[in-house]
Amino acid sequence: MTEVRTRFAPSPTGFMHIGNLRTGLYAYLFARKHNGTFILRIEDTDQERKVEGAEEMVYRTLETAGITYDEGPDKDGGYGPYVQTQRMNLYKEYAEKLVELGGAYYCFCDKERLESLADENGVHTYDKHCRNLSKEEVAKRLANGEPYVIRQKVPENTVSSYTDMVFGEISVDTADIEDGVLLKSDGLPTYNFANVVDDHLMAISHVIRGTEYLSSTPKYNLIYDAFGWERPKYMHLPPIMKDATRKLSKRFGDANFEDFIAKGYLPEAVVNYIALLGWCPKDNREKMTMDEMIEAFDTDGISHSSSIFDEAKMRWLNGEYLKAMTPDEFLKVAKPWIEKGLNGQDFDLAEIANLMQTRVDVLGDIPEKIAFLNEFGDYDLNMYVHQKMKVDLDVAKRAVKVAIDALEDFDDWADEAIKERIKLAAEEAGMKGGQVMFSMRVALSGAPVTPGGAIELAKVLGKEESLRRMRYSLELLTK
RNA sequence: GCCCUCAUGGUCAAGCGGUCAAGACGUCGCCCUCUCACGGCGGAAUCUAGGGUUCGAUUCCCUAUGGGGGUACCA
Repeated sequence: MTEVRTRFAPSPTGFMHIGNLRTGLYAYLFARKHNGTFILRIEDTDQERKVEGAEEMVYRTLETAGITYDEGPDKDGGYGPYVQTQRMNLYKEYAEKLVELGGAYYCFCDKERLESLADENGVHTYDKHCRNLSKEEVAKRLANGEPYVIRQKVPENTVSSYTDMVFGEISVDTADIEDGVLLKSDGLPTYNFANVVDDHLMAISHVIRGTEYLSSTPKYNLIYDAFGWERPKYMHLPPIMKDATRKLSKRFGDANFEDFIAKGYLPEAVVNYIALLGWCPKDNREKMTMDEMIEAFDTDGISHSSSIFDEAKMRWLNGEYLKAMTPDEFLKVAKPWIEKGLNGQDFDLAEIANLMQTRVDVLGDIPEKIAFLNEFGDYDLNMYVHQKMKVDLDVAKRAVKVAIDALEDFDDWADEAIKERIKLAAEEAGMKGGQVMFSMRVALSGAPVTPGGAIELAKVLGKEESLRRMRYSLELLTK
């Protein structure tokens, strides 16, 4: 059995959206699952679309996503170089070799002639004009320094087929395959050619990529055949869409991995979620670690149809990760966000983290949830009116007074103790505990909704600040 | 135009000839409850259409429709 070698070959032309990342993830999972080798190759031949810094972003993204490669630009495994622009001299040599082998030919047609081939739909198909030039003529024109390209010599009257690991048998009549350009007039390869040569030279056993290549793969296979090389196995992946008709787009920065991390998503949750977009493990599990995914990964579970990216579900999954953490772990990841929300105020971070853990799906939600901690002032008294709690302005005024009186000389500032104290005071005042606590909560926060109740807020705010706020609120209620 | 391909609730999806058509997200309702959340319980919601094949089609075949991809000296 030959060694499994897969590769992820992004081109540094922009952001890494989760569709790109997922392709890399699947190639990674497949390699790991089969104790194979996972390779990173940078396909930067399109210098015009190249984006500054995009290559570094690829490394960064893979690193934070926890996708580690065994061979790559900075990890030589003997099959380098791993950056396509550093391999440029190779392709011409192989293209010429292919001409000798009869799988390609020189073409001297100029742009004007090619343009004239367009049909009524504006689609132009090369008419194989130079396919049968004599060796002598080719040599002569080459010697004359005429510009040329090298084209693939696609066999005629046959069908090229292969079996895709997810889509099954794919067959294309060679009549539908153009004699495409392999080597451009500037001596550089087209993607079609570079890809085949690189995959072969890097001994890639399984080519894992998007379905945009599904129907052109027979064409690539013909090149392998012409060289006498062994064809790799193929696994094509359906696209991830932003809605029913549009794919995720790099250009518009859709669903960009790093953006999600910046918004407070956990990398492992994002990776987990995207693994599920287009793949379903046998047992239908949803929350999985990377190791569990490697273990469970199977081509059988890969979907044939495209799927729409749904951030709502990713939020939920992220929340599951957050809730599964220990308080310490959560505090560690939440700390910067809590500090951001506190805006310099000095409160107990662990207490706040405690309140936040079950209340946010994404860490970025924290600052707004705790904004009341540093924004306290005039507020709308109507928020005291609550029918179900049987609280109105009058009740609220009494309740806040009760709470103040109960806590003024109270020093055992712990959750349970404060609660008992308030309940007792409420009873003595002939009120329900809920009435007092509801009013107290509003008096403490000046907010209609808060993460946690009166007791929890009092605990976080501390005695002094709690009393200050309640006194202020009582004044408002008394006006 | 031609070629390849896909089609189960709003979304992700299980299903691979006989099921009351799983599960999850979201949504709605109830319980819990000092607001919000967490948690628990429950509801609504899906096989694109038409032909076949078959005792029986969501499942197999054909066609249509719709979506995606390809058809470049882009990847």
